[in-house]
Amino acid sequence: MEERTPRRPRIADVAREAGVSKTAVSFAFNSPDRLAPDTASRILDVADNLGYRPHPVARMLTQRRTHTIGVLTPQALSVIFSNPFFGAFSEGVALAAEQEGYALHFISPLHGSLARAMNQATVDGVVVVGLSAGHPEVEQIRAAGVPLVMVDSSALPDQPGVVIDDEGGACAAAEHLVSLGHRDILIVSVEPPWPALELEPEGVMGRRLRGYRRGLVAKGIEMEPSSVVVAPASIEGGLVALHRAWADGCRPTGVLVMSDAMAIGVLRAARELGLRVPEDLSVVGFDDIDVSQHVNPPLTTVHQPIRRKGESAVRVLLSVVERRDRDPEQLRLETRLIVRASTGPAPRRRQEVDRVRR
Amino acid sequence: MEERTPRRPRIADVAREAGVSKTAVSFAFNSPDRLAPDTASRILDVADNLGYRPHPVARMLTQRRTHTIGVLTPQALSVIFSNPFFGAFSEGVALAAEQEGYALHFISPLHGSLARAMNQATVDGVVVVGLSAGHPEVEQIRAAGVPLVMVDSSALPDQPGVVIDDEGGACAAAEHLVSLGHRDILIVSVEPPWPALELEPEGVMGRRLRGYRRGLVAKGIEMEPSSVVVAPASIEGGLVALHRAWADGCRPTGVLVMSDAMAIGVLRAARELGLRVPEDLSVVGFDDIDVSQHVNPPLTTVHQPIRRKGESAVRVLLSVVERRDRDPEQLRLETRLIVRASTGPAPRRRQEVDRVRR
DNA sequence: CCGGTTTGCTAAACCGGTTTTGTAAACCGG
DNA sequence: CCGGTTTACAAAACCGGTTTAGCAAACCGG
Repeated sequence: MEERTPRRPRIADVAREAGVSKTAVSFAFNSPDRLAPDTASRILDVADNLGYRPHPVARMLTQRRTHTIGVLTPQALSVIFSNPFFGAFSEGVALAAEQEGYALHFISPLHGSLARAMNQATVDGVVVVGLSAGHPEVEQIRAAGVPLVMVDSSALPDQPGVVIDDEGGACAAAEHLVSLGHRDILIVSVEPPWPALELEPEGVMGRRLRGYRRGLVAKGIEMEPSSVVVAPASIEGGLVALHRAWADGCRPTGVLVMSDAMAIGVLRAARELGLRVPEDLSVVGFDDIDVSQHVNPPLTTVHQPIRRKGESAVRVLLSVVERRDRDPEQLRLETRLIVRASTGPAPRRRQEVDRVRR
Repeated sequence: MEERTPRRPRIADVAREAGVSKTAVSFAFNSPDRLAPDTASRILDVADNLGYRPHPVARMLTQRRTHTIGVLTPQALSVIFSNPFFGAFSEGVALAAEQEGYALHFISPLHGSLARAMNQATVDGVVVVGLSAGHPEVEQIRAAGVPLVMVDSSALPDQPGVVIDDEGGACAAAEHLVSLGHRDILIVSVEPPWPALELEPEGVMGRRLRGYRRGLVAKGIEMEPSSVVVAPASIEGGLVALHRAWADGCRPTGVLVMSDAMAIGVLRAARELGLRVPEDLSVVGFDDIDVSQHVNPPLTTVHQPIRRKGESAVRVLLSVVERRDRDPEQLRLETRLIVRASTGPAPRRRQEVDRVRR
């Protein structure tokens, strides 16, 4: 009973105990049909009551497969996970990964360095989200020979990727407001995570902004720089965005918000300002996250298939990981406007006031 | 330029190219001070333009450390990630993990088997959430010698764990309603993920139920089995729960809901039934997730420090992983009732009606 | 100038498996 | 009964690193 150092049993221990070679033990686990049936079961028995299980790392090393896919984000996970959008996306990723028998590994900057984090990540492939194709880290991953799929980034033509029709959705949102008679429209955009990324016309927010502009201009409304405010992509962010705009004298009748989380904050701010939605203020979100249909009033928003986006990303990735790759696939999913109760006809009074102000 | 099979460069390639031994290359990366400065930098240069980076799996094998911690849940990740509670929890986990230099690996049943998933997970330790201590899988992990910390489970005394004061919080919630004059109270509980778990008095929901009962009984109100309904732990779940209870003739003036997500569904259902909150119906949630303060009306709920729970779990885990372990730590975090606008005095009329009904 | 320590690097063992190659015995058709 | 195939397992090489033991040259105090 005096067991010193209960070291993890190794394959050699099982082999010795069962009176066979390491090879036989390996076979017993991986291809039992190459052994006589009773030998195989005897080995498995011995292994079992020795408490042996093959060391996963050693196994990875020889098989050159980890059966794990990575999800890489430039932001800290501690900010990412609170984002309902990311939750839904991960859900899709997880669904596909589970079906294909892969585990999930989240990769975020380690001590500030994405490269360092990537270097100790043991994955067969990476889903890159929230990073532009030209980013140096992305290039480095490619160079390291790790298969990757870019999400929400207009990737290089030879790179697999999954995007949605941001511009079309945003355009529909803008047209919706205008057709309800709104003329004074505030746009609430997402503050880039790093100041450096400020002007990235190819990014998600850039595409959405272009869509808004197209929708407005088509109806003869000019989009002025002063009518675009930015804030963090959170409920709080939306809350302060509207308050700040209001304090700056901005008096919109409609708000186009680039994410539902922020839109919920805008809804809240409107309540705090004594504005009724949609009678005094119409609000349109973007993403169609789960809560959006349950807030009060239910949020008009641009739906995008978030879960499906995650799922598709994994499938595209695995098709190249498992060498089933024909050419790198480039998926583009649709968006569509969902009209709920947070938008309505522009208030008459406000329009008159504005006319007077001019 | 004709590069056949651009095989990943190995340490031996670098060694040959630089005219040194493998050992030297290893030193250059891991303990440069053991080499002459110029030798080290020369080796690093060669490595760099060969595009060499140490193979993370091989490195794990020798160092017997993966610098990864696992988060293990019995449910599929594809259902877990949509849960705002889990999002916030993961946020805490991620925060601590990032600070300590660990990556995150999510472990969920692979092809239906948690054990299988666990077997190919390369982690230094596991945060177990949503599983009771007696669960066979947990025992198996322990047997495999992988350090673990149990969250939300009254663990065995020699196991590290993090719990919150579910019972106290629930009790406070119940007392709150009663002190507002409510006598007809509906309890909405979480449907156990597997039917088998039905009666687990030691589970989270069991503890909360005990708390509710204690709070009610203290004020002389008996909790009847018929006043407890169960549904999935989601917005949808809460929505159908109230509708169903209503259809069954249940006419509460107050609802105690075991999760905020469900409470949001209950709020929605109330609106659909034409009930004003809190004038006709008071609703109390549990968890205090982020959106709860932003819904309309802001939700009265039992706050628990979700992020801190995740953080603490990781710290406790790492203290045993890194052998800084004194005795296994057992943390217990506090809860507290947050009164917002979804609760108010019990309606007079309802009470009278009820009196008549009896 | 000499014995002992330090410096700078290498050869070999090792981490814990899988896979390739090899081989004795059993089987088998003619 | 004999040469060739199949069966059942073993020996050794390998995956790609790290770590230990060791060794020659440089250094160093007396």
